[in-house]
Amino acid sequence: MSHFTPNTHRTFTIIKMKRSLEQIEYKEDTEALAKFAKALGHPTRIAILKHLENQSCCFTGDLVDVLPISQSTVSQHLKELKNAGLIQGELKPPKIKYCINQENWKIAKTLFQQFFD
Amino acid sequence: MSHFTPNTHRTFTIIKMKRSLEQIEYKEDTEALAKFAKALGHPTRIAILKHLENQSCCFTGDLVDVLPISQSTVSQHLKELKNAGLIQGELKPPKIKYCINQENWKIAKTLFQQFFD
DNA sequence: TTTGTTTATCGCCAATAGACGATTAGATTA
DNA sequence: TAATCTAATCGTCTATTGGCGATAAACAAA
Repeated sequence: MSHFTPNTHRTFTIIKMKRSLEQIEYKEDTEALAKFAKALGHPTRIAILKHLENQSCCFTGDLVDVLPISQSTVSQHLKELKNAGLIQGELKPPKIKYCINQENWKIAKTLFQQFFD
Repeated sequence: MSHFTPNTHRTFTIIKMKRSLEQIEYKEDTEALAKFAKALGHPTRIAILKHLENQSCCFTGDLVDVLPISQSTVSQHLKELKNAGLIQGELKPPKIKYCINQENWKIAKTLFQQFFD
């Protein structure tokens, strides 16, 4: 798969984290919540998502302008958010428009709500 | 400070993450949310907090019995949750009773709620 | 075809995270 | 005092994270 094919319609799947030689297993909801939380566990990624919430969508370049880090680092954070299923990319050559993945956003929201009662 | 003095009345403070040689700065709420999320970003820690929510409180040993990992690893995860301000320990010699830190729990809950709209 | 624009990937590095067994250290009890 | 119980810390190891500059790749336009 080319790096220029940003999984526009990728669906969210739970891939258990590697933690030890013998896999340690937890309930699916626990894994899912931890995965979302991990993706949110960096200020840059929070900032990206807040920006996407405001603008509804934006290009990578916009984020690079706003954030105090390099283009390659922004790209890495976008990749992590994409892998976690929280955002999705839409090809608008030569740019890529990133948006919140509403479907998974709802799932994450629900998981956090349930978790905090 | 002894390892047996588990910061029973420790209050939650934001300590910015080290990320680069030149510090990268974000808004305080962004940092705080990322810090909470990072603490939640591991299934073991989610499991611990869920257990504490059910039992309201419990001893380290109870968690060691329930979780598929060693005592030392459990202790490390407890330390991280304590540093993030999500739990607190109460001395019940020779045991330590851990509970949710309700004050900071509310703060975290609010931050996540606001974040998800 | 070549050039320009945009963004992902690569390679590198330092720091952090996560696991474990072994040890240490409070506190209680014998 | 000595033995016991509990839980934190230490030391070690491997894997992951997060940063950067440089490069490569996709596409548009000249």
